[in-house]
Amino acid sequence: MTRRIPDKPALEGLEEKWDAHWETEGTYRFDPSKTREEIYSIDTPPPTVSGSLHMGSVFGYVQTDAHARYRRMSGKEVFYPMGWDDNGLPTERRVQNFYGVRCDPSLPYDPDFRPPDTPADPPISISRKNFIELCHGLTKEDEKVFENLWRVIGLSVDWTQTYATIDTHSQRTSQKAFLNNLARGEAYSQDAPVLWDVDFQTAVAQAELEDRERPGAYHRVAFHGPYGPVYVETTRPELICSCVALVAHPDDERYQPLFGTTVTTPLFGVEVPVLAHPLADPEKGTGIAMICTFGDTTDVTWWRELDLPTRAVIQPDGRLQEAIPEWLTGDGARVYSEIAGLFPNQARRRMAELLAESGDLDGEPRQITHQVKFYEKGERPLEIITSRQWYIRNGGRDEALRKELLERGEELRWVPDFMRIRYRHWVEGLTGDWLISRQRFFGVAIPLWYPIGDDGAVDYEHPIVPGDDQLPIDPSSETPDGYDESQRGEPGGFMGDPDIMDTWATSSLTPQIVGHWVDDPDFFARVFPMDLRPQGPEIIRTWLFATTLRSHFEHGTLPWHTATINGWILDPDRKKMSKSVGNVVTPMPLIEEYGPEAVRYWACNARPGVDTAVDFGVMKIGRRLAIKILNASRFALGFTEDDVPSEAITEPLDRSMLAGLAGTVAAATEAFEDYDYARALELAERSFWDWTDDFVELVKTRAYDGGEPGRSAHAALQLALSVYLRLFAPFLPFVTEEVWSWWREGSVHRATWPQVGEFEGVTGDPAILEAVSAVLGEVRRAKSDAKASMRLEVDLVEVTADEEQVELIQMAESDLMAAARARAVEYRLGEFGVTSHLADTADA
RNA sequence: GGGCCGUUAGCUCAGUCCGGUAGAGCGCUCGCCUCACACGCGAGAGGUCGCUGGUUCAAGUCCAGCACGGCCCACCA
Repeated sequence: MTRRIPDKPALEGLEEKWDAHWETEGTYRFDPSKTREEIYSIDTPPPTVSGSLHMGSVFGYVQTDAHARYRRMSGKEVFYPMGWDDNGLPTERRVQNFYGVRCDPSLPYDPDFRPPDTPADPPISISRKNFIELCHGLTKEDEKVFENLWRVIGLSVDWTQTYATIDTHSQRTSQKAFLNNLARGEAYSQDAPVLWDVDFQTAVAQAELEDRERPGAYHRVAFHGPYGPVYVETTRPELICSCVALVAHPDDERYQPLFGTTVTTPLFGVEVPVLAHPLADPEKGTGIAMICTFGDTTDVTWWRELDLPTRAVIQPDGRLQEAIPEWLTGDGARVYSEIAGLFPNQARRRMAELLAESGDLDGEPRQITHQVKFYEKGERPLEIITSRQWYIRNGGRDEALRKELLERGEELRWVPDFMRIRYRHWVEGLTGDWLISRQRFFGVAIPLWYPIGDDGAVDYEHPIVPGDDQLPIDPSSETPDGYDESQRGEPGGFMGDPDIMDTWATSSLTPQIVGHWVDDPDFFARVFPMDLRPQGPEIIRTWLFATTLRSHFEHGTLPWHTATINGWILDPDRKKMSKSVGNVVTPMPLIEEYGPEAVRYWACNARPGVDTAVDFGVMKIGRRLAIKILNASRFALGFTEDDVPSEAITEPLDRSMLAGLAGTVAAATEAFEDYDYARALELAERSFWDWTDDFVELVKTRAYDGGEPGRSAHAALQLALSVYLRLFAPFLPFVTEEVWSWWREGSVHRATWPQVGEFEGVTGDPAILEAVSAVLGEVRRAKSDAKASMRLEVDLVEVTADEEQVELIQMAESDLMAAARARAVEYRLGEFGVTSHLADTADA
């Protein structure tokens, strides 16, 4: 095709132009008719759309996109869908804050409800259905913002293959997988103590915990024993009313006489046994601890292993129950009335006063800071309450399964490799099964009903299971087969499970969701097990582990062959970015200032898995590279209207350059195969700058002069440019596509990745260019030292070199003389050195 | 308490797998409007490779220990 080269090529506007073009051309459209061997499938992380956009979002996705583009150019049909994680608590919270509303499931649906323009204060209570409608509406808006960012930044996803973790297809997949887990005994429900967030009023899973440092105080409290007071140091005196036993280490000589006896609790006078358990730490506090139901997870362990009674007072809302507990009588009941209905921190202060008054508090409470468990999205410490919840087995209570899952972790290819250790430690440290039920609203419902006996008791052990063709279902509004809606909640009738599933219970199925496991087995077989799971390091314990678990149960395989784990993004001062610190850098302003290619360059410049600071300097370099590509391309393509055949490449210098470039192609390809996009970029970049600085300067005169030697240069420039554009295409998709369009049909992103074979018959000795460049460099130095223009003529260049070097330089002598503006070159044998006799300058 | 990653020029980072004369870019200094590019080109200065030992003819690179930073995990009496 005839070349069309703009006079003043520029980067501005390229992203809009090419995004629109790729969309209409279907450049990244997935062809599902290809076979599994021809397909490269990527299990893209669905971003949390209700979260904010930040540089971390861009960072990992761009790195993955570069790899996807490499695979596509390498001949693979790339399956690269995009999803949105809109399901779950982050969306609920955003909707609550955005509109000023709260969900009250007891309210009826109001079909005419419209949210206020500004957040209502105090919040308006609305029905569950109204609330969910708002969630759907707002996530749609958020998804548009994300899609726009991904398009501007040039992700080569197939926009016809999008999904949302709350959409009907995802719900169906999630419910089907859960029911399969249930049928195989991998999912079960039980009534047991769970970690509970009192603000969100939901159970939370081990993977969602985080420890935070909080101030506390040791209260040294006297229990009354047969041989006098027994002192216990506790940070939670408000739970003395829940005390069921004291416990010390079996080998602790101080407490040996007490084992088997009973003591009475201070103020409440409840008689509790003194027991021995190896988990009790003689070094902590006084070495003897009170067991309450429940103050912490150790209490749960003791309670279970020592078979203790349950005396719980903490309610789901976090307060101590109003009613006097049945095990408290007389004075105990009167004391309890002092703390009934309070929050734990209020009750704690009151108890300290009461204990001090009664003389049971020894000394003043001693202030400490200690680690307290929080829900990672929560604001108040977790409590432990007993409730019925659904679990999926994960090896936390089953050594055989744990071993299988550890083996899956070893089987997986990790990039970088050390990330596998995080998985291993997580699986080794699991202490219980995965709690998947949540007492929330915006999520995938647990697809079960329960029969209610004639006595009104709910039979949780024999859930009513929907048929596959009914999925997805909402058991709170749909009726199971064989029942009538009027029987809901009635004796002899049924009830729907009111809970939803943990968001990870759905997003752990992204391979099954995008692969259409539930509705298109043929499609699924073409993409699964998938090739690549790219993700962040912080969700190895959640998303990566849970996806591995579900695939292990459902398919008996790993869900993917390789997992690439990107690094953390730090702010420009190398601090972790966080909203509370206020140092979050958002991508859009940077993209507008430096251009998308610059931001992509920054992301791809970071090594796989390495924590990386936002660096405007690196972005500037990326922008400079993109501009250089435009200008160098204009030069390389400016000599002829049409392509010059490769046979014209006869000059030794041209063949030398191409030999070096062939080496770069081989090395860059190897780096990409190793998932080291950053190395591939570095190789291409270093080669390209050398090319423009030395080779282009050396052949410039010959290229302008024309003739056979000129045609050799034209053909060599053209071939090299074609290779460079393709080497850079994964990183700088817009500028490479722009230049490609000047002289090539079709998209560079569907062009073939450069092959070493393309250089067959046009390569020479790579040492020629190196030798000539070395001499040219010395002449430039001489001119610089003389503070002269590079245009200054040189009367004579005296080159001292060994015989072999001299021969190499002579192969491109005329190019060297033209580039150096030398009238003559002389050679002598010896240690390499160059003496340049500069022409007299006019004023010197 | 356990673990993982990092510590190389003023800054941001390569180089460590496979030991052999310290690299890039930015910034800085000095030049150059050279017909692809002044959003450019050329040149230069700048580092006892966190610390202490060890192995070796030779250590930024291998081994041991330590310090500092970041992250993950751990039963919060």
